[in-house]
Amino acid sequence: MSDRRARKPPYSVDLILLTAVGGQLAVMLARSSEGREKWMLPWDVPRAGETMEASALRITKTVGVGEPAWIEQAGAYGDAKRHPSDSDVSVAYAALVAMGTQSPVGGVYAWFPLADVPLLPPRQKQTLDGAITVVRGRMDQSPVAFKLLPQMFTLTELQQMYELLLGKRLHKASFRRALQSAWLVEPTDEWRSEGRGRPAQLYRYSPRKRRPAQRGIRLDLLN
Amino acid sequence: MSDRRARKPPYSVDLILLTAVGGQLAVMLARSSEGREKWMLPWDVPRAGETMEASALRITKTVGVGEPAWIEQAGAYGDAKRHPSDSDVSVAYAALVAMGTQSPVGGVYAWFPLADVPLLPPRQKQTLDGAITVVRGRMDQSPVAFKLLPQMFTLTELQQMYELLLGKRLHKASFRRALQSAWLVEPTDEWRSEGRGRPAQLYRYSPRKRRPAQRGIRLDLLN
DNA sequence: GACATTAGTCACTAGTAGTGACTAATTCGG
DNA sequence: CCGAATTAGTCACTACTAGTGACTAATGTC
Repeated sequence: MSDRRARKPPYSVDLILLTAVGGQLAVMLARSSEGREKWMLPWDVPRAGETMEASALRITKTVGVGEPAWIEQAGAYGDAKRHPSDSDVSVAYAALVAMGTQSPVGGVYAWFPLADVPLLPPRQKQTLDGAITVVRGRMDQSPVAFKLLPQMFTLTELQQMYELLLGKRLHKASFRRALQSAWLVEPTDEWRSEGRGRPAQLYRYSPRKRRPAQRGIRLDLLN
Repeated sequence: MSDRRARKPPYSVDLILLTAVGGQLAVMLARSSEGREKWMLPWDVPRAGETMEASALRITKTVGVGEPAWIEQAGAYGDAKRHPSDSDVSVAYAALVAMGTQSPVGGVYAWFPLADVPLLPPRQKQTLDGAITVVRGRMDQSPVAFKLLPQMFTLTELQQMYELLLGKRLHKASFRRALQSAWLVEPTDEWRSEGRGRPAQLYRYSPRKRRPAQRGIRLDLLN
């Protein structure tokens, strides 16, 4: 958001930076320099010779969370009325960082659970909703859930992350069976005791090359 | 592609118009006014006050195929070097029309089976590949296959369309069982005799509201 | 040491997909 | 006219996969 007073930029890049906070998806917002309690998605205009994704990554650095664990373009928006930049089109990038990541630039950037997101500039509200949809839709093809977790995690934490993203409860035994046949995780020899109850073994994400399984024709879930 | 000599436009809209021709996916290309045998994706720059999707739909009209059966944004591209327009960013729209649709503007526009696509401007090649991926990926969530078929079709035709999009053979009985439990088609009382063999009943796409089925956790197909 | 709590596994059941073979309705060649 | 070839449509059996509740294991709490 460096040269907001410069002449009309060719396009802008909006960053939808997501993490998990207290069992909720949360998005990083930036305090607007205009109104005191106005917030917006972090954004900027590209620098000369910079690719769009490079711009998005640069914004994550500005925000102070470093390299995101996952990033993907999440659409271009040009129809809604007002965007903080004066550009005709904004390219959205959705990015994920592990839960627990804090922005060092505390007064300016803050996580907002999705339920508590304040009013955003019109185009950005649409952009945010679209990015959430993209991330949720990528779950089947991309290890999205793992990118929201720290490097080592318990299977219960992983299951809760899936439940959060899917918006429904999963059965423990079914979840673990599916996980096992997908060869996605590998146990470590560390355990974590979370107060009461039996300690849980820690796992790490470690996908193995496998048969190109994919059986079934998923005509359901269409409709 | 109207004002290609005007001053630098804010962005351009590329259209990836797809159909099925002879058991192959095919894309509509436009003959370049420069070199004789140079082809490119149909594109244009937006008019004042026009939304991006409206621009894309206007391009389909220019091409002469009318309203597409399906259209969806398929990414924004800005990093590759040359695009016919001078814009910094191109927004891609993937659109489908029923097989058999011909463009009345014959000398300028033509279908190219994906295997025979000629060399395109660098950014457009990338755009095309991305759009194909988007369409294939939407199959589970959107009735993509139906949009490539005429309003009435035989179940064998529908199965062949799925086989084309999935790139693999399907078993007849399994396919029909899946189709039945998805409540997506409805039989008409018409039949079509295709030369030899028993005539096939014609069906139409007619999705019914259903239980939010979606069982299973698809952790496979990740990897 | 009994109990609550959480992790991890098992075995049974129900449902879904893969498969080949079967019947049905037509054209084609004699 | 009749039988073979061809394509549509269905069935029944098998194999696998997911849903489920109950079980064992290991810890903290009283």
